[in-house]
Amino acid sequence: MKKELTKTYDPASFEDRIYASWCEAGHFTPEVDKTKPHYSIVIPPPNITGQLHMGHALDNTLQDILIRHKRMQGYSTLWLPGTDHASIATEAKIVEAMRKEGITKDDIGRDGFLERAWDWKRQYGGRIIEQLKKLGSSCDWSRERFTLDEGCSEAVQTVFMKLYDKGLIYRGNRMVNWCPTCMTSISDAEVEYEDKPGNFYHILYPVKETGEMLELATTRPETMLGDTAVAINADDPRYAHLHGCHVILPLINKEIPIVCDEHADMTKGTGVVKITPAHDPNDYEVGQRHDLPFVRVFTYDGKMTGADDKAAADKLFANGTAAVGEPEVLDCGKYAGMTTVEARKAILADLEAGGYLKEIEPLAHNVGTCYRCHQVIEPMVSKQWFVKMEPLADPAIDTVRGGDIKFVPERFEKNYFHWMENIRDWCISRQLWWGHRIPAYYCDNEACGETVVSLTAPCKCPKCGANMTQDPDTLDTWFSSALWPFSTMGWPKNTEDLEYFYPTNTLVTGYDIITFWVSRMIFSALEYTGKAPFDTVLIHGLVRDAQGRKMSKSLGNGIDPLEIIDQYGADALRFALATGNSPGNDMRFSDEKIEAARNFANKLWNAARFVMMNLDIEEIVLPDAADLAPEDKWILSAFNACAQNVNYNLEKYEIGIALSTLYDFIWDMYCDWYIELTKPSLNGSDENRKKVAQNVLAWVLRETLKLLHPFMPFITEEIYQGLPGTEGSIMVEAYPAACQCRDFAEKAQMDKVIDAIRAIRTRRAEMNVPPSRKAKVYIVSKDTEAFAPYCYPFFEKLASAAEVELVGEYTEEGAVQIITDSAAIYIPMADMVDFEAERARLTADLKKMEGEIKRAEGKLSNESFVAKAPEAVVAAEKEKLEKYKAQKAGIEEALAAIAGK
RNA sequence: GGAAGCAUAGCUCAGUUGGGAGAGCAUCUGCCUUACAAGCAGAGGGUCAUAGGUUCGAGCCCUAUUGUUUCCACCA
Repeated sequence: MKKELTKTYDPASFEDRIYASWCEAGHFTPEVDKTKPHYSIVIPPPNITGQLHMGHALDNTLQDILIRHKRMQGYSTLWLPGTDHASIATEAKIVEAMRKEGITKDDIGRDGFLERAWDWKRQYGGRIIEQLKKLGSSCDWSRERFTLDEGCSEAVQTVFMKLYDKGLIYRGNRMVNWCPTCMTSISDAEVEYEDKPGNFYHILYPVKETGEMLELATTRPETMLGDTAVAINADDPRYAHLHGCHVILPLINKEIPIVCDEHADMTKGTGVVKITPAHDPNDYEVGQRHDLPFVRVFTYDGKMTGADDKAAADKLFANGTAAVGEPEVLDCGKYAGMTTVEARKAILADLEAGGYLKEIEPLAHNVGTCYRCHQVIEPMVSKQWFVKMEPLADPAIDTVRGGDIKFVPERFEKNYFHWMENIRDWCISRQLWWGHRIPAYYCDNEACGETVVSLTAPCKCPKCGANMTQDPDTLDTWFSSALWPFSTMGWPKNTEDLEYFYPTNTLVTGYDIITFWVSRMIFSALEYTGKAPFDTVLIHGLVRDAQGRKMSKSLGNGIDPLEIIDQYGADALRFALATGNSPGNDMRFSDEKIEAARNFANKLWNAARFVMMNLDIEEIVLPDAADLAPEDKWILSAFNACAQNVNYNLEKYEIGIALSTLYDFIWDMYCDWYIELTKPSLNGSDENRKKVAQNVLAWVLRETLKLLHPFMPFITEEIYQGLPGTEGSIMVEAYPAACQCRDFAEKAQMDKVIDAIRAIRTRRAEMNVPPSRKAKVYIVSKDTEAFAPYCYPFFEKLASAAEVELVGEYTEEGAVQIITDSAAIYIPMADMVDFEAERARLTADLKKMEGEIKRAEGKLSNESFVAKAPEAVVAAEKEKLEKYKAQKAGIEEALAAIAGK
């Protein structure tokens, strides 16, 4: 005996239990069976520092829907989970925790720090995984990976070596984005630009040769100590006389040249621009073009450089080990040690005192900030490792252009192309400890300067025999994420998984990390595996709050998915996120949405409860067509259409449409109509009919649960297991497909009956007749099959009919008249009839009908319409015209009947 | 500066290849009709941003305009 369902839908009472049962049964772990088609997804690995947020919830709901659908379709299905070590974020967290204890990184050293980091990972790294499980994610946990685990590390080191050998990785002094707070370089992609109010400071630099004051404008006066030139445009007539002259840098009285460079824009400011090659990307390029000295004036923690800094750098130059492009360092004297903010104030004050500050003009400008800590980044020349991108980008562009990878929706391809086509070299070294350490070793003998890149530490320098020291830096987190689709499958080893599940099929992610991650996976996969890492990139939008704002910590408007799950259940959350969501579009999350989702779950729950209460069968068997009643055929046909629609839309990644189709079918068709239509049978005395109805009810419910399972896995499983004859889990049942055998012509008959019932209800409601007041219903229709006696109970049950009779014609006076396409209906309720109102209504209807007829006739008499429109459209139009004519005749008859009343 | 998205009922949003505009919520009316009031039955409510164009036919395709959001680049 199957257990009964509880009286109300209470997801908390079964979700965890069901999830555990799936794990126990091993349904998440696929068979590696080469005779079967495979379908695989790798999870976008959440950061170990992270807590599940709505973005994860959406991303993983979508993946789980796709995975469960394919699994039920018989694919060997792998959803490979894991987490990302998130170097900057994690390191910042641990440093912060240490700070509270009064410890710094230097206090405990690299090994001590890493020990702490791994401890932290062991303690908190699994948290988000547990949260993903609450959501119902059917990941294969036996294959869970971590971007910093042994296998991933091997992949990372291997890739680094290969690229180095190919000359695609190089080390050099370049302009990088430096975050003084995180104390590391970051890549261009990691810089976020924010509009911030600022000032345009107009400063006067005296010209040595002419004595005149040259006015220039800058937003960052504190960099002026590092100026090594000022630039003017060669074509600028205002300054033609200054070609070849010099200016004296105020405050430090340093002579620097005036150079002509295209970077100086005649239309901006005064047309004169100061050049600080070590602290501005554009100036860097000007500096290279004119071979200017690079003078660094900021320390790596965002202060003005001093005597010690200068001494350290000078030593490199003195013994000849300074690399090409290495910046000199300035002793900023009285400004040394000041933060850049303090220095700006002090320098401005001194400029003003010296008469060099002409004007301060307010100016809003975009400032680069660190995407992790949101502090202003400092452009800085520094020695870093880079990936040479151009040779890698070309195949990555071709593979998308050639259609081997397609984005859904397609428009994001433009984004991708734009980024790839304008790509710059990727700065991959980070001055952090938590991450993949760069496998490069430098000879301790400064005069030798040998660099070795190797998987294992070389004992001695191969060139001079001295000891070697490993590069202290680690790699950008995204460098390891870029390898995720194949490093997780065992690459560089040629494993069974790699052979079978790679390349993966669908990658599901938000549009915000296409550049960070998706594009890097594509070029990495092509370079190392020779294959595109996936065939489809499904892009979703952001989950915003009810007002449409981005959810953020600072706004405090984040909604915690775990609280939602506690309150409404994981299925409701999944429904709320998936329904009406179309690819690439942002969505809002609100109380209303989650309540509607929960209500739907409750509706389904109660429908199932009703069905089960009425079942006395041991097994669900779909009866032969000959035994089916019209309403059975009607619901089976509707189910068929629904199944077809759901499959079609899932294949197209239109998950929102697929789900709302199911919603409509379940609520409107199954609950509001079919269940109601079966009640007379279930309560009737015809045992055969009762059995048929029970079986159809249960069969459609069971198959609908299967259709819905990928979207709402828990409730469907719970109900499924309560149905007679079910064994095992719904998640490994076959996904229903449409079948012609269930498409019955008789559904049209039922539609006529339903139309008639609706029309009666509407009329009664308009006249405010309570359902308790029953009345006899006379039907006049040529369609004796549709309105045969079998349907009378439907009118009694659903249209408050006391009795129903199909008559040839109805001539009694004082009846309410209702005209549908296929029938004229008369309800003798003389006391309810207001003839004036009745006439007005019928006249209005008549007018409307005449209008419709005119429209249809007009269309059909349009020769080009008939000639050019598809046949089906023309036929449909003709059919409509016939219907309208029939209805018009009915209305005229009705009007005649009450004429003179 | 370059590119893209969005603009549809009071609100939030769907709307498949072009063939008479839909849902949820909200509002109004009537119902505790034995699965469900987290419900049932009805009703009202839209010049599909504006202006052109293509087409027999446009919410959908094209062009321009307006509003709005986002991405990329630059901003000395």
